[in-house]
Amino acid sequence: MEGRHEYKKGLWNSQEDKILMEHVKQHGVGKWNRIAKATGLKRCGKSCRLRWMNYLSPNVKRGDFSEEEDDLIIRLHNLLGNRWSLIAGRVPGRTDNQVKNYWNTHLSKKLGVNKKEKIKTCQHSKSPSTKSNDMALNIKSNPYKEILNCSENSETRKFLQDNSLQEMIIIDDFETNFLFAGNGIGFYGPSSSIEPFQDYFVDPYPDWAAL
DNA sequence: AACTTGGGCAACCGCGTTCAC
DNA sequence: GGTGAACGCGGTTGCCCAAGT
Repeated sequence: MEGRHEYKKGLWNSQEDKILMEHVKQHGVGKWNRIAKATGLKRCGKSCRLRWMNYLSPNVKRGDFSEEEDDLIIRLHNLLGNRWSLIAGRVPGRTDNQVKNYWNTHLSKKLGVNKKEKIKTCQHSKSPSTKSNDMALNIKSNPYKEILNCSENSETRKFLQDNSLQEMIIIDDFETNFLFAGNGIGFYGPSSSIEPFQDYFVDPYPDWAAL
């Protein structure tokens, strides 16, 4: 239990960074709660994970956001709302925290977005049966599992494929195009050319009980 | 020069989900 | 299947620093 320890809070110093980096180098990422015990570092697991993910990881890109990144974030935010991890997953080298901060401090101002405006989020993330009039995506022989999130014109869903849980994003109004993104696969283009995903079809009247 | 204000961003917190036993 | 631990996410806080007064 983390509560039994006296963990340090606040900014990390270079010595702490060095200890954490050395530990990750030797043991890999994960098991964050064991790091304090193993290294003597007075940081809780959550803090270690955050520091690694947002700053120390070699995958993290530092420096200013480019025009291309701006454009990509704006478009993805328009479609996904405040799903920062999903957005960040499509902006190479950027973390969810970076994207979120950048949005809140730069892009929202640039676009004149009122910070208090809440992104409309789906109320049925656990109750698909309440969504009978909505378009639903059925996957042949790959049962739909659950809706994780939806905003006005997009949804994130889980489904089973080859016995493993996959996640996909479905966006139906990306400037008249269709975006489909799942683990390891992705497609963006006119709705009329979705050949790569012929195994997926949209069912406007799903039988939720059977899913 | 001293103080105040506000922007930027790293880090924390709370909570929901997933995992392991 | 139940439970506690671990993980991951989004919202929020608070520190640092530059600009303004």
